[in-house]
Amino acid sequence: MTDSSNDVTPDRLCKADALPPSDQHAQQYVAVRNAHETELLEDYVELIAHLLKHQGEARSTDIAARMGVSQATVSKTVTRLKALGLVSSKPYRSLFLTEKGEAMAAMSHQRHAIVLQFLRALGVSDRTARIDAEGMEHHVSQETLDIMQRYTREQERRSS
Amino acid sequence: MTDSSNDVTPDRLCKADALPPSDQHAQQYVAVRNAHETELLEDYVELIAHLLKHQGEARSTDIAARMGVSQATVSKTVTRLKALGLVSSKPYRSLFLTEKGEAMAAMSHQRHAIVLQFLRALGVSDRTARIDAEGMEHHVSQETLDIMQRYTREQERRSS
DNA sequence: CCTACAAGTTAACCTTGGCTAAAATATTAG
DNA sequence: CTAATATTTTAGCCAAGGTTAACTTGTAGG
Ligand SMILES: [Mn+2]
Ligand SMILES: [Mn+2]
Ligand SMILES: [Mn+2]
Ligand SMILES: [Mn+2]
Repeated sequence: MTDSSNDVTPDRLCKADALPPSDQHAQQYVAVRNAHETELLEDYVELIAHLLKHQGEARSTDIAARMGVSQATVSKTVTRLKALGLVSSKPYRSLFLTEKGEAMAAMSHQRHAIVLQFLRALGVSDRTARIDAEGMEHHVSQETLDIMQRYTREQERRSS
Repeated sequence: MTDSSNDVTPDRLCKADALPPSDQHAQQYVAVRNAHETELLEDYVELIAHLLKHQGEARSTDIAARMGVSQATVSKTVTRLKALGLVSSKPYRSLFLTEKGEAMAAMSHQRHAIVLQFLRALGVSDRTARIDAEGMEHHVSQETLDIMQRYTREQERRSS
């Protein structure tokens, strides 16, 4: 027997804490695990694109310094990027992006920029915004990106 | 020998696109890698706390279903949680949180809730907000959390 | 009390993404 | 041109997190 007449408050208290149904909940974690799979690849191609554009070439040693990892780690990851058709290079030479790599870099960079600018527009300090954006960017859906972009533009309009 | 920190490029053109100095940039990635180390642990203890509170007990099989992984995976991760002093249990029995586990669960849950409510306040749909929050939560600094919370409260005040 | 079935564990395997140390290659100085 | 130095690659190691298959343990029905 369910008494629906006096569970108004309990329902509201519970509602906020309730988890979605099991299968929907599981899909949340699946989405996160999927994001983790491409996260590092995105950061690499984004960085390589930046180095190509601003330094003229993308060297492993620069990537290692920027990413805060050893050169051996870069070498191994680059092997994977090449296997995935995102990067091309000759042994012991600097790196280039394939068409596919450039496309991923462009997407990643744009998304990264939207998140970073949104955080700054919200009032987060530059340093913190950069740190948070570096991680958050890989978990922001298109729907949320659109809303962030609208907010940022609105904010910029107001302060001009 | 290439100077990685060369600033030959004109300031005006570069400014919006410029990366932070190499060591600061590296620290961004270090922060993300650190977050990744605790991410799964946080999700587990948060889920266990929820099950204990709302179901009375936390069974491996429920966790597996909610997380979308196999029971074997849960078993192995729980072994790690126990080794870290976050969870306690007897073989073949259901799970409990240690003091330390409860503390982590409380922090994680609060942070998760702040991010989720913020996304909803921004106008993101419930379904998307839940997915994004599941990943974003682990990469949001205290500074940003505070700002998100303020924004959400302001939004709630307006629409009441 | 036994027996089926549900739940939990273990073993063997895989990929990712880190590391250090050593080897190979490229570049630069003399 | 050669020797020193810088860069890149390779080999061998490790932990995290996932899988399937097989085994162990717990529990509920007849
Ligand atoms: Mn990025
Ligand atoms: Mn990133
Ligand atoms: Mn969470
Ligand atoms: Mn999460």
